[in-house]
Amino acid sequence: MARKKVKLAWIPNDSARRATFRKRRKGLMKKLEELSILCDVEACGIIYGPDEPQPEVWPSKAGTRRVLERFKSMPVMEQSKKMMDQEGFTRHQVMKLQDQLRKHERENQELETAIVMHKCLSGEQSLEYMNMEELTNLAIMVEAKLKAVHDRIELISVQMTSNDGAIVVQQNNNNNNNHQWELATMETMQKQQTWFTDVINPVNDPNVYYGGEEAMQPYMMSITNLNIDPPYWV
Amino acid sequence: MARKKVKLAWIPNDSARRATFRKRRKGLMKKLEELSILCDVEACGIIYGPDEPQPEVWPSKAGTRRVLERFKSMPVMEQSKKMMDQEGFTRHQVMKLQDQLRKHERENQELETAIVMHKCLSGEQSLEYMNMEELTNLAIMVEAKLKAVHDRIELISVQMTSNDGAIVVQQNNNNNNNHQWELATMETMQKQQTWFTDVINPVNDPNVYYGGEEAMQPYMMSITNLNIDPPYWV
DNA sequence: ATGGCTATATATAACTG
DNA sequence: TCAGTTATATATAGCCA
Repeated sequence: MARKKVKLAWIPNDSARRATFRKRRKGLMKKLEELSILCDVEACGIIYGPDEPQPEVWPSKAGTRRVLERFKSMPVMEQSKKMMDQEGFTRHQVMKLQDQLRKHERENQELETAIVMHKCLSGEQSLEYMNMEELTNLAIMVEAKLKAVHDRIELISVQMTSNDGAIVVQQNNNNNNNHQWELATMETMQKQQTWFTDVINPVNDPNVYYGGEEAMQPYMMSITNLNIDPPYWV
Repeated sequence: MARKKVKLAWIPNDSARRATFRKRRKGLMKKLEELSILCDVEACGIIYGPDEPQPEVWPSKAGTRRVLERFKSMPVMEQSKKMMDQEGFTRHQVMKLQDQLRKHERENQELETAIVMHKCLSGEQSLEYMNMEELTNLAIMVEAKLKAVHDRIELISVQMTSNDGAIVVQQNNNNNNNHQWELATMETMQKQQTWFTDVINPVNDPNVYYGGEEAMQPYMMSITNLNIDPPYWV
């Protein structure tokens, strides 16, 4: 936008286009950063360069446009009684599709968070560069998993009122942290019922207090594996 | 950037910040569109507004990070025979989740394309500003629908070998366009079997050649409604 | 809050080395 | 191809209705 007003159209000249691309992408990213700083909003921009593997999957630009122009030229339906007219039908379809899409998007977010969680667990990913939203989602998922652990523990505690000496679960109440981990030794753990197909992990986090009346080996349940298929357990 | 040089920092004033946000987001999106048109690159920008349901659901930034640092500090499992160790398990889980995610992403793309298609049909959306990938996807979907139409027609043609004079489908062979539309009059159409619950649309596109031996009213099948629930038909 | 308006700050097209 | 320069086109901050 200088020296000449460029018309908004593909730049045929190859080097000119690449030059423009570099300049404008830089400017765009700068503005994006400014916006996020000025208004403190979460934002991201994704711009695939022409070099990156572009899905050149299909016909010519002209052919594609032609097929679609025809599509566009379709007129709206004529009305007909006892039947939904095309416009109403289309609206209905769009809403249905959008519902499905929203549902999938929710599910995808959960999947992505779960992937991150597992990667964090295996040490494959660091938390350093995650943004606020990702961290929040991850935290929510962790909280949910923790709650599931608690609920499971609760159930077990109730079921084990007739203690035969092999009980492995004890509530830890002497800490105001809401998320105390429930503990058990590996040995006794392995004698337990199948509700304990949940993974039991050793932990060495000094921030976690391992309460209990007897000297127990510090094992804790993994919060990652509550809803997954057997037979994966340790 | 006008009237005064603003320093690059968070804008404390509430309404000023929101105004700036609206203006700049709009400008950013415009530039993004320009870039994708000028250079024909795939690009997208994501900007969460401050108003949009930002999951402020949870504690402070610090608190969130703390929970997650703990998570990060979890050590890798010790090995155990007969059981998958945690790292292997985690890798397995990650792969499973990523498979699900990829599947969902494919499905989402199809859904999005279908939405665009329906919106184009109802005139709610123009093709003008769709980028190459969207157009390509849409074209692929249109082609698939057309093929489905053709297959259906083929079947019907075969089934109607004993022509009673009411046949409504004729192959149009005198045009080298691969996607000739099959034609029928509204009157005869309505007498047809239920394979024709597909929508029949009037069309006025001069580029489409309506062949046929008799003077038929130019109706054509909609390519949008082959896979959808009855009783939507015209 | 929203939609102009105008003066300026920025971005950038064309050019140069 | 790239970096720097310059003249213009755009974006937008502060105001007003």
